[in-house]
Amino acid sequence: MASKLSALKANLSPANTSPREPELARHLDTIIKGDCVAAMDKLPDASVDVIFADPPYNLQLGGDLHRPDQSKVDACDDHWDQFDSFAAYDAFTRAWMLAARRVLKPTGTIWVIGSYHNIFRVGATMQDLGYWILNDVVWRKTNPMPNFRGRRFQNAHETMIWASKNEKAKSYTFNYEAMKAANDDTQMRSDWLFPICQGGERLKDDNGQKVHPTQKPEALLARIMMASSKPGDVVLDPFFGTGTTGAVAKKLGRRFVGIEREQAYIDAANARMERIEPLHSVDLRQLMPKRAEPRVAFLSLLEAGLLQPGTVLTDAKSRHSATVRADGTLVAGEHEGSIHRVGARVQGFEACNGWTFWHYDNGDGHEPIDSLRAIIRRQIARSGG
Amino acid sequence: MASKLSALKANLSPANTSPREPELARHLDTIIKGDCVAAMDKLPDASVDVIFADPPYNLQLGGDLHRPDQSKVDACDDHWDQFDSFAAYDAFTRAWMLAARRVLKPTGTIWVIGSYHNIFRVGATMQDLGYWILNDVVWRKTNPMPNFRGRRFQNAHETMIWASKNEKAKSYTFNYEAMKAANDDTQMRSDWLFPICQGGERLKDDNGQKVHPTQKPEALLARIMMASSKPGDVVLDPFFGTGTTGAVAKKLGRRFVGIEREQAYIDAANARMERIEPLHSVDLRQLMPKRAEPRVAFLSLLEAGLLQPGTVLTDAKSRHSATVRADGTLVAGEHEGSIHRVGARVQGFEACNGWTFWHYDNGDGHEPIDSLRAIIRRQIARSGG
DNA sequence: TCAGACTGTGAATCTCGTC
DNA sequence: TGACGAGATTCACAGTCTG
Repeated sequence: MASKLSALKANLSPANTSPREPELARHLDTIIKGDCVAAMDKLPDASVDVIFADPPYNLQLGGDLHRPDQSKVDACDDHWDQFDSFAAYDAFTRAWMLAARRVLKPTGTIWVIGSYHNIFRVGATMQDLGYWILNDVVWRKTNPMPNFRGRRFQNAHETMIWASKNEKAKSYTFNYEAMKAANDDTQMRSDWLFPICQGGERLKDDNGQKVHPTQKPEALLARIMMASSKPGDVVLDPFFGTGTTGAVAKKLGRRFVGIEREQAYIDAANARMERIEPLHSVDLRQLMPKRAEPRVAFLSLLEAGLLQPGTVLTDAKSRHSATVRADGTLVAGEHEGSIHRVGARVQGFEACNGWTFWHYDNGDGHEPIDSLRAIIRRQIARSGG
Repeated sequence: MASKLSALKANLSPANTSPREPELARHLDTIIKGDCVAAMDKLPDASVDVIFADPPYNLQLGGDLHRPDQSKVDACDDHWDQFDSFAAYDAFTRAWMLAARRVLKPTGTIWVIGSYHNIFRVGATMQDLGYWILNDVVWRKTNPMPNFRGRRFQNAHETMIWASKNEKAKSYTFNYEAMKAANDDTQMRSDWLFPICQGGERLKDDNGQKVHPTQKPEALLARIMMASSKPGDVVLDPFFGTGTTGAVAKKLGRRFVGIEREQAYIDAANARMERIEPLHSVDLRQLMPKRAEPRVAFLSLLEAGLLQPGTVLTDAKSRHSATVRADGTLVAGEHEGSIHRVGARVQGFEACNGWTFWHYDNGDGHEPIDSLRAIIRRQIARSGG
């Protein structure tokens, strides 16, 4: 954590004379007004941790959706007319997705939300550009609008695509343990249930009209950020609208960069974010993933006197046993090596977590040697890492 | 209804000498062996009422995957699921979708099921070809396979696209009232909950191995047919597999045309359908899965604003306390984790029900957080579990 | 006979740092 | 960049075995 914070400070310090970082710092926690592709082109390569994008579905909404040559296809065949507008939407999608991919860190991920009108085109374009889909996540609405004509199913969900920068980018941020702990100790699923944005959270103008047609609920953004970012991370939203992403980022101790074309939305978003109170940093501390905990050598247990050479370890059901040697290896019959290797070999497996497999006799029964590792780790924590 | 039935009879009568109908009649309630495009080319224009298609998903799997207990996951690595590139998959999709569109009646609709690996490409291709998407429907699995490495959300759903032949085709079959009646007199939503196919329904060979890697549950097909077809309608399945579509069609008084390349699947499907007894009447409500009390994420309480990060929870007698963090975990001294885990640790127990153990201050005294869970559950009940 | 323990399994794009 | 090895990782059911 300390190193992360200092790295962040270095990143944002005006004393840092690298040409890239100040460029990002200048835009942190602000809204860039303008076209999202042009705005993203101002940001450095690999500079943001998470992108959340809620692109327009409606072809009429975007001035950038017009085909460059304005050519007219045979209007008597609606099929080709349709294809033409799909092609324009695809070009638009491709353009902003390319710009977004450049500014995304290798450890970063992107979220894109859409409905059946656009999400299939968006997803296909993402795959074409090399994004690697991690999940599609369904936002199930507790209170969707009914289908008035009774000619379809009630459209009760929207789809989000969560993707990393490419297939090789494996070390993206995902707070798996926290999600699981927060979900009754079972894995968080790909279908999430939230109410639509309404009530006090929904921004209204002086006439009581909603300011933005598709304002997303803060709860949705909160789960996204809690799942895929760390405190201090930078979240980019190229279709900022009325700033749900910024509001949640501020509340949850993340930084944001917003991009928006409409001044009315920008004004509403700035006023909204002004009212947000950030949470206390202590409440933002996240569950430490097992993978991030300090490594402990099995030999340390011997050196600390927690185990002695010659001790016999067994598995939980005492079906296998192995003897501890002074060099921190185990031996079991013809098998010898690390706790993991011997654990795997005695079972005939390829792999095994020796820390949880092997047990020792604590005088009152068998206990996994992982509990001895925990003792070492507490010593490390007390001595400040 | 009477006119529909008489029209159907006329259609199927050998006395009807139109060149088209006998061509279809010859294939009714049979499986055509071979490539699906070649087989569909044998069928007349505008001759089928519903198409259900479960095309290859083009999974791109790496090496083997093992469960935490080191057992190997039986992957879907069949040759028919392998494609060289997205372009190859798109060409394949385009070819069968074009053939399917020709044989579909103007009043007909098509259902295509897929996962995030392929569904975006499939949906974009459908739009390009002029299909008009009516809904995307999410099949939420009650019992999906977990994510074994803890690097993604549990992939707990698949997506179906429901589309008519083109934008102008407004008089497609949709049994809105029947769906509504079956769903406690509220509109049927676009997210459906069903278990995966297992138990007695799952076809096994003599060795107890599953016959087909991706057999779909009959309940899913039953809802599709009850929603979008009438008795006597013809349902085409170009990727018939082990014949779930045929089995459900027979059970529900629909006709089917199956297309399948693999003889082993054809044999299994024919034997299966032989065993099916048509139903005399169908009570759709019996097809609505009953769900136990849904699991609620503690995180949902924060997202709903019922609790705030930083809130201090106590046990009933205020002997223990813990602070709520933004990620939905608790922290109490050196203990951190889920409400259950921290509840157990502060008491020195192995296990604890955090929902009843932890209390919050409701302004008028202490109340278990379980009462907040009840609020969330009421929302969940409204959206079908 | 029954309750509980134990085993098996499903469309899966499933690690990461170091040398 | 690839090989190596430490070490992290599962939910809901169905079916079988055991006491």
